[in-house]
Amino acid sequence: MPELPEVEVIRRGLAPRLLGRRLLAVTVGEKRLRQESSPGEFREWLPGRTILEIERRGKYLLFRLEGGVTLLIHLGMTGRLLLRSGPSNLLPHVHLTFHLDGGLDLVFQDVRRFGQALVFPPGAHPAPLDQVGREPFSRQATPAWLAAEARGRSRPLKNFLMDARVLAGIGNIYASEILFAARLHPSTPVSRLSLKDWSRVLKETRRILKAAIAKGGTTVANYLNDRGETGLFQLELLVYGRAGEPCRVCGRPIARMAHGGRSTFFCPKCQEEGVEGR
DNA sequence: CACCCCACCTGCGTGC
DNA sequence: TGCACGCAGGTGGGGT
Repeated sequence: MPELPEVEVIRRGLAPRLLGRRLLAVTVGEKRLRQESSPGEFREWLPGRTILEIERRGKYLLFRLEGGVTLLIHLGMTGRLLLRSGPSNLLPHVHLTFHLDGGLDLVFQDVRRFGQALVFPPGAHPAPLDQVGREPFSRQATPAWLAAEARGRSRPLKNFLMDARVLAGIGNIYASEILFAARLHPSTPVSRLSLKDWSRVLKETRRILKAAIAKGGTTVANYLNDRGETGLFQLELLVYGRAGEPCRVCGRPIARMAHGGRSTFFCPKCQEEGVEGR
């Protein structure tokens, strides 16, 4: 469910309340996540350690603990990290509960279990991060680099934008929104984009992700932040989920098509194929 | 390699 | 009401 903005909102929500707290114990649910350390590994490496830092890489959250231990969390499609001060044993689909000092519980809830929770002992390198590309807000993400990555590639722009190994953090909702803002057709083969096009893609990516973070993320179905609140950016979506509704710019109906089995929403007029955006 | 498809899960809305 | 089907903020393994 969560893309970069939602994960970042959760990180910012958790950090002030978790930094400096000590992990006391971990409760592990019966059903396993797609990628999950064993109960033994959680119990060996987590209890007694203080949370020093919470970082984000793409859609991953990294909890840096005392003694060089790292807890890596990915929320998949329906994962939530809820910070609760009362008993949380009545919540459904809870897979991990991290008990902290001060009576706080950090609860990992995930209906579909596509999420990940992996512990890395001191010195162990979190391998999943090797698959994560550049951060959209980093200086390493430039129009020239995007153009170089796209050189000789034929895949549709939408698929390229969503490829976390290139640019990290963009998922199905924001990919449609970014391409609408950049006035580029989602099916355009990436090798056809000019440097100017890539500049616009990057600019709109940053603008939209930033706006979404400021609005607390997008809630279309499941997403809740660490306090159990929805986001507000769904009110600002211009194309996602709006098939058949009028384009906010030109009034034509928003279209929907599939890329790699995922729905793409776009305006056939504003994002006309072969037409350079402005 | 580059690219595509599908599996991995559960729940919900729709249409018959 | 009941059931089948399609679809849902992601990732990665396997096939072409």
